[in-house]
Amino acid sequence: MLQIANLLKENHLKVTPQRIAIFKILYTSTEHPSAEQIYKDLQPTHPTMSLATVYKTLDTLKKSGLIQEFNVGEDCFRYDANVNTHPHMICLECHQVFDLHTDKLNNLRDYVKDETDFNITYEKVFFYGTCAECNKS
Amino acid sequence: MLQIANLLKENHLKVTPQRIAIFKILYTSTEHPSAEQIYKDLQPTHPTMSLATVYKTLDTLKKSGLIQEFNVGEDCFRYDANVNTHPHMICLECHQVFDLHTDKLNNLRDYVKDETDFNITYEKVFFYGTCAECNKS
DNA sequence: ATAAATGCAAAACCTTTGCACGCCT
DNA sequence: AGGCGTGCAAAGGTTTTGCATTTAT
Repeated sequence: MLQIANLLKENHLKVTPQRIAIFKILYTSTEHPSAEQIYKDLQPTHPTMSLATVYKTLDTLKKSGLIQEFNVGEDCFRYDANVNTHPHMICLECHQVFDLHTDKLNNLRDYVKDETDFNITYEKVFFYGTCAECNKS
Repeated sequence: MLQIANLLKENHLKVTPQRIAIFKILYTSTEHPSAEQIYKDLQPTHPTMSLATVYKTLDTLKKSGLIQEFNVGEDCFRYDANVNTHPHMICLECHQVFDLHTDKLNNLRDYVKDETDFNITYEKVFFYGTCAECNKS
């Protein structure tokens, strides 16, 4: 909790209960929730928080580089407090999104450096398929 | 034109002027247009076509595997008639989306095969940065 | 002839915006 | 006092849906 407060301060953001709660959800979960999901998750503990605040806070955190936003083909965006470059794996059956912790895809941009005149800043990689749990059935 | 008609027939889709026009836009352009953009592009030649038809047609073509859909972080989806796996490059300044034709990133899933219990079907790769044109200025 | 595609309007949905209020310094 | 964050409601934008009509096979 204190750590999150410090993280916000370091990024020149005001420390509010809402911001701490939203970041904590993203930091402690592995679900890459949407704004709506975050809102629902916080209903029990923060019943007065509005959905607009969730959106505004996500935007603020994103602009400070504390979280990343992406869309895997759904009608909404998902958010991740892990801003290190790492692939996401999307299960086409249960629609869960998983992180892939690997160093096998580091420096991906180096592979294509000679084939483009783009100045690459960062990349996003998504693997689609079926997860272990869904493969069982 | 005839080729597109055959392509539709081969996929058990009815051949309509709207479908041909929409697929042709995607097939001949490199812009990865959104539904709205396709609609506007077709206004001069197909003034009676509705935006709903564009959306329905894109959904049909997508389900038949003739086009692919993706979201690079905007508030809408973009479409591509090139369904081969290939990276997309997004310019953070002019917001254009380019194809990268390379074979350097083939078999990307093989790199991570041993690090996941996912059954990978396909992948999407996005490089973000600045394009050659925007780098000049 | 039949089934499907189109066009229009309305609805649904996610996200943003405007504004008043409250909080903290 | 002042600036910023929050909450509410309304608006904005994209996408989907229902239904009558038209079209393709």
